[in-house]
Amino acid sequence: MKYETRKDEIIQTSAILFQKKGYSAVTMRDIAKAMGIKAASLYNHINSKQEILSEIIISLAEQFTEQMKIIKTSDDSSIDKLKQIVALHVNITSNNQFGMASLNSDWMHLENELEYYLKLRKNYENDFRNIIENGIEENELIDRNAEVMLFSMLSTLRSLYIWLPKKEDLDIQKFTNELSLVLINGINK
Amino acid sequence: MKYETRKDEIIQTSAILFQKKGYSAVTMRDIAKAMGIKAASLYNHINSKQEILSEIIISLAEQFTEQMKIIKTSDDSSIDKLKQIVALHVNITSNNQFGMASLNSDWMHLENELEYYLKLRKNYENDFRNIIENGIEENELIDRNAEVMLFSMLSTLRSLYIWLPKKEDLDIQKFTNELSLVLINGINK
DNA sequence: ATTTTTAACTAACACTTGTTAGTTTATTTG
DNA sequence: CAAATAAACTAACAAGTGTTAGTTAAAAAT
Repeated sequence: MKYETRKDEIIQTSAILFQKKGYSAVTMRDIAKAMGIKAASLYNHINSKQEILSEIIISLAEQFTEQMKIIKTSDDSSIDKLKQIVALHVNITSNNQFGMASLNSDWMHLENELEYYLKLRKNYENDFRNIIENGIEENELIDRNAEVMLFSMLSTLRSLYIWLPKKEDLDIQKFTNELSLVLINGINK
Repeated sequence: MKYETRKDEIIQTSAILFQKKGYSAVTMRDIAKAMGIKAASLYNHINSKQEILSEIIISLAEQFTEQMKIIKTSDDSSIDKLKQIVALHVNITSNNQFGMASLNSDWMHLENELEYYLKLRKNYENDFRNIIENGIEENELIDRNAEVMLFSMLSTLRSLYIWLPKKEDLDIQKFTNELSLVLINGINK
């Protein structure tokens, strides 16, 4: 069986549609049609359209939070921690291609859980920034604007959902290494 | 006068709203309310909601195309060309904060002009890729996966619209230099 | 074998959507 | 001053929105 529950199937089908047109442009009738049923039948499994969105986004955001906790409390070097963050993004994104699109494009349509999501995101960014700042203090990273470094890395990692699907025959491990090298060492000879 | 024409005011007001909630979630009544008039009055100045979106996106896409043509035909070094691309993105984004959000998030809602937009984007990416590949051939850039380099730089540059507004008191020139350094030389010591 | 549960259905609701038609009022032009 | 234009208005449209109520048929549990 491809899906654990019917609810799960609705959520994953919705993620595919949300990724194409965005949350607001996808109707309950669109979702139902993609599953071969009528819109009203969806409500046997979910309570609202909003619930679908929050199931997609919050579960992903919590995965990032959980893994970041492990990375930041390890005693690896700052560079190793950054490499682990790259791997974290590549892994989650390659396993949740469509959901990551929703997380990046539709988070502002969260209602009840918007504040919670923003808290998770802010904490994640703060942890990321701390790792960079520690790397600078300990002379592992070049002494430049930490904010610009954070912005550059995080922008690239958050865009993975756009690029990963285009590389169907991709060796994830290899890609992670290549990306880490470019992000950390740049492209200059 | 802040706006050249009333149509221009509608477009810029819409861009602000699109950036917050996305094209689909913004109604003509929202736009009208933001301007202090009724929705029907908008149609004295524009032909459709769709026209607003395409005015925002296509004009920006054409600016990028135009400038890229100048950069790619110059005989500067590859690294200099890349720095000029960084400056191009920073400049256009800082002057069109809200429009750039639409370009990045709502391009898929273009109807008549979708194909044209995709053509411009594809050409731009190809030009960008050629500059990187030339830089590798001419030993200016490190001999690594050009696609990963392109992805990394372009992702960061396309995300500028998210980050620039957060730095209100920003020296654009300085920021451009900092960003170029990080993108080209990395963060490793 | 009977009851309960699951998961689909039809029909309809109240509201919102982009847009059009027709009208009014103030400003600009001849 | 008269005529034309610009730009707002009210009212309404047909279609689409998320969701609810009530029903039905098959599968699972007792």
